Formats: sequence, structure tokens, C-alpha cells
Amino acid sequence: MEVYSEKQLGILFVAERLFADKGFHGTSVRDIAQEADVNIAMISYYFGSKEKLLEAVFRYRMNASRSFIQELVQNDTMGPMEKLYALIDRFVNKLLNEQNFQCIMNREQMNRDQSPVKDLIWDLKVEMMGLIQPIVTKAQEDGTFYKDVDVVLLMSTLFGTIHQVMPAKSFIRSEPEFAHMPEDEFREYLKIRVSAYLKKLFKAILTHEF
Amino acid sequence: MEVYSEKQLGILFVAERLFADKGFHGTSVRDIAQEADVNIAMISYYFGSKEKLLEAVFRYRMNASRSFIQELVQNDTMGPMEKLYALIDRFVNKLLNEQNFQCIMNREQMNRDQSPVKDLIWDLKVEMMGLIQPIVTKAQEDGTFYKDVDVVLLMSTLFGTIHQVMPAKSFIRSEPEFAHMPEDEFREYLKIRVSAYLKKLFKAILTHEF
Amino acid sequence: MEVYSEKQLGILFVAERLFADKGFHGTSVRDIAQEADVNIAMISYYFGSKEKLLEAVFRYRMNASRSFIQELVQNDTMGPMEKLYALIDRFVNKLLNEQNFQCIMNREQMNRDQSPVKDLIWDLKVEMMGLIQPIVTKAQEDGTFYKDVDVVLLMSTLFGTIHQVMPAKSFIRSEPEFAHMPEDEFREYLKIRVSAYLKKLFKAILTHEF
Amino acid sequence: MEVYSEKQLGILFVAERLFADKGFHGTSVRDIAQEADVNIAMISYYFGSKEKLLEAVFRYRMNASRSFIQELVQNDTMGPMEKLYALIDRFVNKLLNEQNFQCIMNREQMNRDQSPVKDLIWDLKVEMMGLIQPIVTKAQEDGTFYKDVDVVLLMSTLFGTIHQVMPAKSFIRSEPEFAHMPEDEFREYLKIRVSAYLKKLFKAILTHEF
DNA sequence: GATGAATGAGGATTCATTCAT
DNA sequence: GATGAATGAATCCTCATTCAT
Repeated sequence: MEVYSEKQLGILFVAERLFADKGFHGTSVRDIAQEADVNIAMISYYFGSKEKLLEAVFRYRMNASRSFIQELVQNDTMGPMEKLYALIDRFVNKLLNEQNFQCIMNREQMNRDQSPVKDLIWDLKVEMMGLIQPIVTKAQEDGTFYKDVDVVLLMSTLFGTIHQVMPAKSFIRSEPEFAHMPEDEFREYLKIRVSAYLKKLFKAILTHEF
Repeated sequence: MEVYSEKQLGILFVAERLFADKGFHGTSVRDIAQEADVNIAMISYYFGSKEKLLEAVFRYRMNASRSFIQELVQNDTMGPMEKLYALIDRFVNKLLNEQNFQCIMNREQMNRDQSPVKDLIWDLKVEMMGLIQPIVTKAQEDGTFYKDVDVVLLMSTLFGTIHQVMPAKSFIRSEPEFAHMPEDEFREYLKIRVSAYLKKLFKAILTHEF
Repeated sequence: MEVYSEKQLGILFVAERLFADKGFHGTSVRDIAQEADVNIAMISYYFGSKEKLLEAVFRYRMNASRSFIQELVQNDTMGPMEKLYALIDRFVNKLLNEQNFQCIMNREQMNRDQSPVKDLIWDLKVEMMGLIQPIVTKAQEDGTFYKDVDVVLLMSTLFGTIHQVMPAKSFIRSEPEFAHMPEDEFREYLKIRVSAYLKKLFKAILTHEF
Repeated sequence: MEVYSEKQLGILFVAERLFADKGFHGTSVRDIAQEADVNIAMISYYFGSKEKLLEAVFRYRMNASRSFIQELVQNDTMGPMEKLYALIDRFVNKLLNEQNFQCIMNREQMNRDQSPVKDLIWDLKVEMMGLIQPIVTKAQEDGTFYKDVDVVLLMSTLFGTIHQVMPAKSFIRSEPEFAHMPEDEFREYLKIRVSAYLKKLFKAILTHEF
């Protein structure tokens, strides 16, 4: 659990944004150094290499991701649907707040060749499935959820829909009613809309209620 | 509607695969030329530039995409749910058959700066929404579908889930039952599984039936 | 004394213009082929190579240059000053009519390394000096011209001034009185002006009369 | 007024020589880097690009050119003919000392399409004419110089003759009396000869005296 | 710890030319 | 005779990284 100086964090955030905007290979260390207003050599100096910098971005964001589900899962006062609702809320909130990072992860998970970053992504996925699956399975066993539900694909729907929201954002924004809404407000509006939509979807498919 | 020679098509397909595997900027024209077994200069000679080559890949795949919905939409013997089922089947089939291209499109749609390719993607999206929305809207008006359904997000679910299937593929494959299944067979299995899952999802959310 | 087909002449003229505009190395055979509206391969096919094409341009223009002094020199009815006047007229006329070629020759004569083209230029210079010098020398011997005149430098003045007129053209044209004069007319005006100026110069330096 | 390091100056001078010898397009950055004994990347690193390097050569030489006339012009103790004599001396000296640069300038001024370098040349020309013309005009008004003299063409003669001397150099050198003269000595001899010739020319045309 | 200079490998593209037809 | 396709060398430039200070 590395601790970064302010300067290092500056590089990290700039890198995250540029990697999101133009892709890893589309971004040069020069670009990053310039926008972060540091010497080019600093990037290799601080992070070892461009690739290690990407890895650092991942570790930085993932450490936050990791904990936030675990605490949820261990809470035993909530019913399974409540837990899923909370999960959806958190995911929607997190992914829309971390659009740049999600964008990078989205891209990197598609790369064919193995890499430290892909390993990190894989680990996170396994971990997440390991936490969520029991919630559903347990609820299926005690009859709260229907049995014939494809949990793996349901997760794909969860992530896929949220990820798709980002490219679809400009599409939704083109509707006249959002023309003059400020970006922040629009993002909050989106969070609510997406969250409500996903909850409905999950409830329908898992409980046949509406 | 350009017509390509066999050699040009060879370049096109190799480029598609490499762009999918390593991203546009992660792929060099040298890589493409080498794998396609042509002289480096041929790529500029045939397509003008690396970027134009990407564009050519897009136009090539998109021309096919374009027509296949239109004919579906104009068929008036099917009910709206039938139409959506057919749509899901086609999309699942198409996207899983064109994984490489979908992978590229997935990446490119995330780029911040405008480009001819992004314009093509945007146009396709607008066009698709323009064709699908009427089906749902009409069914909502005559009471076949429920009214309070977020069609835009439903499309995000459709595309997002299918796109997410690709990264999730290796996840699903890691289950012991698929360990020795040949790739082709596994893909067909996936098509069926994803298709069935999505149909169920759509039916649940649009009609509350199961 | 090669004879060229119409197509070959077309290439020759286009090449002359482009070599003048952008230099030999700054002009690609593609440019020439495109502007001359012929297949790229034709240039090598007709002329052997790009360099041979330049040579062809030189030979073509120089053959014309060669004869026009000789006939003048052999005319014995004119006095020496008359001969020089006629020479000036012809040179001014020729150089301003063949601006493109003169431009190329100007450039090529400055190249350090030897080349067939430089040899051609050298030969022409030697030849011209061989023809002009006797006129002056003879007139100096019979007292018509002053003796202490640097004939070599006088020739440099003749060529140098005319060559310099081309770059200076746009300078002169920027004067308001020529703003709306058509190019052809302006060129004729220039010829007269330059010719008169040079004659005056020669007369002054050679005879001290005005 | 950029200040260059020794290494940068090395590149500058090598570039100047090679551009003079083989033209801008005929010289590759590889050639320059090799002769200047620096890494190829240094040229872009220091000057931005090949074109910017040419521009740097121009700015470097022109800054020197600029000042040396102004101080002359403002000197009020000299008569107009003295001023012109001093001007001729300086020009001959300068141009023959900076043969490489003059060669480049000669070539570049002939290019058809506009470029930063052509702008620099144009500015210099305008500036020079602006300084020289008043000397002549003033002398014409007070009757020292004859009125019907074409000042613009006289400048063309000045520059043209000097420029023409360079190509003519090898021509003059071929005379037997200079066969064994060392290069430096020959250049000094030339300066004197050209300078004397031009002064005589100017005096003759402007004052009709000898 | 921090940096400007320097490097060599590799980027995409264009070049003049040749080949098969 | 004439041509479109094809080629490999060379173009300028940028890359991520390292070095000396």
C-alpha cells in the first residue's frame, strides 16, 4: 500500500485522465509530464516506467474498490435484495465517479496478451464474484430469489450497462431537455436514473415482482 | 461501397485482429504488414494511412451491420416481442461472431477526441436507436409493453451485456465443465446462453411475464 | 538531338515547372506524373530516371540557347556595341521567357558535387565566354571600348542581374502602379526596363558615354 | 535572439554547409547528424524539425546582416558615394565570407510556395531597400547622383553580380595564373577584384565619372 | 532528490524504381 | 508500347528510457 507524495499523485491523476482519453499507447510520457507540469524523467524516476505507472493507477483505484464490497457483504442485518440494491447504488456511484479509471479498465481488459494489469483485473473480478455469488445463491436456496437465474451474466449486465452508459452519455445528453444542464448535475441525474433502472431489472429477474 | 482485392482483405482482417488484440496505437503497421505477409508500403498504398485503414475496417463491418436490422424492422408479420427476440438473436450472433471488430468499436467509442471513426460509430448508434425505439414505443402505446421502461438504458443493457461477455468469456471458461470444450463449440454454447438470458431479461422488464 | 513525342514533352514541361518551383529533390516523380497526367512508371520508362529527366530538360533548353549567340557573333555588319545590345536584348528576352529553366539552372549550378547537369552548364558557360570575349577584346584593341574592364565580371553582372530580377519581381510588383497589370504585360514591361538598364550600364562602363 | 550551445552551433554550421552543397531537400537529417557527430534525434530535440533548423540557420545569419547596414546608414560624416562604396565593401566581404549561407538564400528565394524562410528573406529585402534607397534618393535630389537611375535594378546588379561570382569562381580559377593560389588567398583576391569592379560600375552609372 | 541532455530503437510514411502483364 | 501493382530503402520524427550532474 504505497503512499504517494502530492507530486506523484498529480502525475497519477493526469496519467489516468490521458490514458482514459487517448488510450495507453496513444498517450506519451511527454504528454503526461507536460500536463502534470513535471520533468519527463520524473515518471521513470517515480514509477519505474510507463507501464508501471499504469499499474500504479490500477492499484490506487482498486484498493478503494476492494474494501467497499466486503463491508457490505458482511453486514447481516440486510436482506439479499437490500444488499443487491446497496451494491447497485455503490457500483453506479463508483463507476460514474471514476469514469476515467473505468474507461481504462474497460480497454485494458480487452487486451489479448497477459500483463500485470490484466492480472489485477482478473483478481478483482474473481474476488467480486466470490463475494456476490454467495448472496444470490443463499437467497436462491431459501427461496427468496428464483433459481434459474444466470448470475454470471447478471453481473455482466450490471457492469456492462454501467460501462455502456459512459459512451451513451453524449447520446442521452443530445436530448433537448438536458442541453443546458451543467455536467455535475447531469451526472447526478444519470446516477439516479441508472440506479433505479438496474434495481428494477434485478428485482424483476430475481423475484418476478415490480 | 469499396470492393477489396483478396490481398487488401487480408490486410483488413489482420489489422482488425491486431487492433482488437493490442489497440490501434499498440499495433504498428509493421506488425500488420508482417502478419498479413505484405510489404509495409502496401498499407499506405492501399489504404492511404494507418488511420484510414482503421476507418476501412469500420466501414467494412458497418455496412453489414446496417442492413440487417432494417429488414427486420420492416417485417410486419411479427409481434413486437418476437421482433425483439429476433433482434437479440441477431445481435448476440453478430457480436460474438465479430468479436474483434466489437472489441475495436468498444475501444474507439471511448476516445475523447473526435475522429472519422467516432463519427461512424455515432451515426450507427443514432440509426439503430431510430429503428428500435419505434418498435418499443408502438408496443407501449397499444399496451403490449409496459410504459415505464427506459428504452435507452435497455439498449445499453443489450450492448453492454454482450460486450461484457467477451471479457467474461475466459471467466466462464475457467469453470471445469468447459475446460476441454473446443473454442467453436464454446462460442455456440455462449450464444445460446446469452441469448436465452437476454430474452428472459427483456420479457421480464417489458411484460412482467416469465 | 532527341525527338520527343507530345506526351514526353508534356512530362518535360511539367518537370521543368515543378523543379523550378520546388527544386529537384523537392519534387517527386509522383508529383510530375500526376500533373502531367501520365502513369508514374512512364517517367522511368521514357527518360530512364528522375535524374535523366532533369538532364533531358537541360539538353532541351540548352540546344536552343547554343545557336542563338553564334549567329549573332558571326554577323559582321554590326559594331561591337550594337552586338552587345543585341546580346542583352536576346538574353533578357530569353531568360525572362524561360524563367522556370533559368531558375533550375540557377539552383543546379550551385550544387557542390559534380553531375552530368553541372557539366552541361559548365560547357555552356565556357562556350558563351568564348564567343563574347572576342567581341569585347577586339573592340578594346581598336579603341572602341576602354581597356580596363573586367569582362568576366561584366558577364556575371549580365547574368546575375537578370537572374536577380526574378526574385525581385514580386518586389517590384508590390509597387501600386503594377498591382492590376496582367502577368504577361508586366513581363514585357520588365523586359524593356531591364534591357534598357543593362544597355546603359554596359555603355557607361565600356565607353564612358551616356 | 536565441543563444546556442557549442553542440547546437556545430549542427547549425554543418547544416548550413550541407544545405548549401546539396540543397535543403537533398540533405537528410541523417547526413547532418553524422557529419556533426551527434545523434539523429538531437536535431529534432534542439531545433524541432529539419525545417526549423533551416529557419534557425537563417535567423542566425540574418541577425548579423541586419545591424551592419543600419550603423552605416546613420553615419552622417560620409558622402553618398562613400556610403555606397562602404556598402559594396561590406556586401562583397560578407557574401564571400558567407558563401554557404548566400547559396542557401539564393535557392530558397526561388521557391514558389510561401514558407517562414521566404518571409524572413522578404523582410530582409524590404528592410535593405528601405535603408539604401534614401541614400540614393537624397543624393539625386541634391544633384550628386543622376536622376534617371533604376535603383531597384541597381540593387539587383549588386546582389546578382556577387552571387554570380560564386558559380563563376571555378571559372575564374581555371585561368592558369590562379592554379596554385591557396583558397583563402584566392578569396581575398576575389573580394578586391569584385569590390573594385562594382565601385567603378556604381560610380559610372550614378555620376558619369571614372 | 531531482533534472536537462542525450540516446538508440522504432514510429508512419514516401521515395524512385521495377516487374508482370 | 504502356501500365497498375508492388517493392525495399530511405525519409523525418517521436518514443520511452537513462545518464551525468
